[in-house]
Amino acid sequence: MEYKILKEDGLAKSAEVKTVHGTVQTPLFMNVATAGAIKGAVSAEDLEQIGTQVMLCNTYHLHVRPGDEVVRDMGGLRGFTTWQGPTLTDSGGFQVFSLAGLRRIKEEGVTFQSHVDGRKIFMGPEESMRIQSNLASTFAMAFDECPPSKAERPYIEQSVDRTTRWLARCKAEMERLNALPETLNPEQQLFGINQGGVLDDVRIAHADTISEMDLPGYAVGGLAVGETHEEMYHILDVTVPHLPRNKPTYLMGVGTPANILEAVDRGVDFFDCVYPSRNGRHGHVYTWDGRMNLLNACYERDPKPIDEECGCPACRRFSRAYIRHLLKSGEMLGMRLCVLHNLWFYNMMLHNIRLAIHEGRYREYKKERLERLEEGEKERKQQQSLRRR
RNA sequence: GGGGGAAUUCCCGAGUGGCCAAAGGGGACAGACUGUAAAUCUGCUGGCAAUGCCUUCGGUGGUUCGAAUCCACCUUCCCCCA
Repeated sequence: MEYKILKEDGLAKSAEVKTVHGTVQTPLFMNVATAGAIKGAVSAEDLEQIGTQVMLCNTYHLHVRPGDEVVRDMGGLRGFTTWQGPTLTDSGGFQVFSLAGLRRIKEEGVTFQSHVDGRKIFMGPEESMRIQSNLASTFAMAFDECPPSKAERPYIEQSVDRTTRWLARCKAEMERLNALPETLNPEQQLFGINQGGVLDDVRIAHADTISEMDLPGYAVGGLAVGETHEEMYHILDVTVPHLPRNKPTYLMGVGTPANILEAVDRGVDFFDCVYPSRNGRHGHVYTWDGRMNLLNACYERDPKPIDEECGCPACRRFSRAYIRHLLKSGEMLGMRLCVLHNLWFYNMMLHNIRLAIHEGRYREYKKERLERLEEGEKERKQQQSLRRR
């Protein structure tokens, strides 16, 4: 992998990332395909149409079903899903957080109760690396613990230390796997993950420690899990400068358009989030004038496309009224169109962010976009309160 | 023509004397969702000057301190026999 910064504008950076699966430009938004597909009936072919650069899949979910060995035998994620571009696999670390009721954490690793059939699954750093090696993604994530941001300091400190020890084990195992002759992608790149809740000193110390481990990329994890936006931006302010600038900087699981605009300005250049797909499935669509709930009665006879500035497959052809009808009737097409629109919007947003950085006007661009978003949100809130009367 | 049954709030449907503005479901309306246990979940659904009052359970009249619930008649619908 080769990571080359093409342009810097303040702390914002735009880089070119050459991988064995193709070259991508940052800042970029990875489209989340947890179980090997974007939920909402979106295929690899669709991703090619909507400007996707990286597809993100999940280690835990693919391990549970269909099994990572099935994916390996089908040629890894590329062979299985037919998506030929770069892929990133999340390690299962987030499931340590989201499946809290179904797991037990120990030094060795985590025991999950499968959410599919209830059987016991053990996953530690080595298991996660082996699974990701079978999935043969371009980028593999370290197996970490993602604690709730409101956890107490002693717990966070203990958890972060364990995440550091796990990272060393991940690195060793990844090196071992990449050297095996049967490995599908011997160039698999391991990214470390910074943790520490909203505690500045823990975040910084951890960032310094993992930076010394000389990994190909670094992520900030454990954010957008309950803390305020201000807290999140603050953590980025203090943490990102302690991660190598000449490597990918990935803010995991974030976020809203405003979150991304702010994080880019703090040096982040990889993103992913379930918002565009999940909200799309639930009928919420993104525009620069704020988010719109197409299920609302006010769109019943609205002949306009979702977004008049948009060139996505939904906006090129269909009215809000029609898509609303599809959603109301439970037609799969309604969801699909909304998801396609949202992913297009996100991919296009990141495209425009790159453009603004290259033209050295990122700050103005961000300000203008945030103001427009805020105005749109204000209007939406007003309409909401009007509707309630 | 004879016999039997049913009518409930937007819809279906529970309720057979007070705890009933009335279960449950559907629909409608609205909200939530940030490395996806999420095509999910939550709220709301007679009116109002609203810790209370008013109108509502096919219609009219009655019994009772009190009726969606009991009685009489009427209307409409369904079923069986001819």
